[in-house]
Amino acid sequence: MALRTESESATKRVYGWTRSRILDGTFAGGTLLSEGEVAEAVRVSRTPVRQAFLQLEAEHMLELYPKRGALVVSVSMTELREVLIARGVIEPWAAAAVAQRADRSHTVAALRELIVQISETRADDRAFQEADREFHQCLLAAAGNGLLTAFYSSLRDRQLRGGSLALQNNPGRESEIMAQHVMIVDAIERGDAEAAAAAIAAHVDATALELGLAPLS
Amino acid sequence: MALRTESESATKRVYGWTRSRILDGTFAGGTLLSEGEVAEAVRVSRTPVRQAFLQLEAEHMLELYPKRGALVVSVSMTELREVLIARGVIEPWAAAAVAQRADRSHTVAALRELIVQISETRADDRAFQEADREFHQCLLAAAGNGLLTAFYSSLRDRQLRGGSLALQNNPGRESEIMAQHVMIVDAIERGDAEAAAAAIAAHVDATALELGLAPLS
DNA sequence: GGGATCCATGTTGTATTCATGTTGTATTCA
DNA sequence: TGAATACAACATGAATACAACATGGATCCC
Repeated sequence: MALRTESESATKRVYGWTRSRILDGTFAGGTLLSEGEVAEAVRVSRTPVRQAFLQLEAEHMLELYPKRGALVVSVSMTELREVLIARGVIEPWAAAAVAQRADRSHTVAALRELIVQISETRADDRAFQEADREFHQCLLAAAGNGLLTAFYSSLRDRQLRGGSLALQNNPGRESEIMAQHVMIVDAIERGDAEAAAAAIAAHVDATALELGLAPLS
Repeated sequence: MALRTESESATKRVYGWTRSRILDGTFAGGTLLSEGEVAEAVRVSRTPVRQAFLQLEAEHMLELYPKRGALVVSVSMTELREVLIARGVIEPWAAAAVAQRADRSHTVAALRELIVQISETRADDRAFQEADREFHQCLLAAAGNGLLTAFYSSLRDRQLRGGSLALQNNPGRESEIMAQHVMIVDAIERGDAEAAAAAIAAHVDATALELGLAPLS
């Protein structure tokens, strides 16, 4: 097997392959995967597959049962609620932090650009969610705390997995989101930390409502 | 669902062995480990070692350099500051959340018990930090969000690694911490969410100061 | 003497092999 | 007919083998 795969390691390839399939729902929660099965699909031996599985277990996407297989963990409504609560804790802080930065103009410009991009994806639900996530991720990154940014990213991963079940098609929702995003950015731009925090908290609350969750607090 | 096997797998053994040595400073930041080296020390083959290393990389305790080795990541002062900032975001929320729970009396009792336990470890710095951590972890757990609780635990891991360098011996510090803990629990007990949040925020600020960090906000 | 080169050594990345445990099924016996 | 058991198929866990690559130092050439 002297095929020259100079791009990525087999482990990373399997990791990405499996992870994307879990995130996009191809491997739904409750699916039982086996190493050999995935190894054959990706055309590698079981060794890198096992390594990828262990990483995915560390990210709570898989649960490994000895001699049994790897279970794709399903995100319960309870856990989805925890995601939204955690977002409700972190995002208002991030918005307030950015609003108090003297050099926030660049961030504001980037966020406005992302709002435009989001509006261009109205048609595709999937792309819309992706763009929305990028907006929030940009805000977190601007707040300047790598640990919280990384944690936020994992929260959105969970929301992505758990949200697909609960998502109902609400035609007016996109406009509402856009308006809320504008409010958030406006508050940040004028340096009103409290208003920015309140606006994004309301935004998260609305998302929770949209997902069919009970009010967060 | 599935029964846990009594004997630990070699992978978990290596994971725990390496992790504890990173946390207690035996493997200081900047140390370059090799799989074979650890494999020989724990008397297993390289396979479980590699798997353990991958998990530790996912937790940002190691950085794996292809064909080179595994570097024990050192926690910089910048990162230590991020830890304290993140704590300052999460802990006030947790205190406020617990203060608003109707069934908080059990938690209050547990926290008061932990305060007593902390006072009994004044002599041993190491045990003191452990006990302090348990106090805060208990508070987080009582807030009822597993995701934030797990994230908090990872924050304390980082603080443990980064804090040992910066820790200066301040004889009055223990009493100060105790008093702050009491203030937090008192506020929670009487259901004063705002006071509880403020008290724990001040507590975290004081910790940051103690670690030689610039004021958090 | 200085710089480029070659190779010895060490390390990881992956495959393969062996060992062990679990589950479902078929068979046998009461 | 029903239940207990033997067994085959399949899964993971770990060890070993081997290939690819990076590094450091000795060596060679100028």
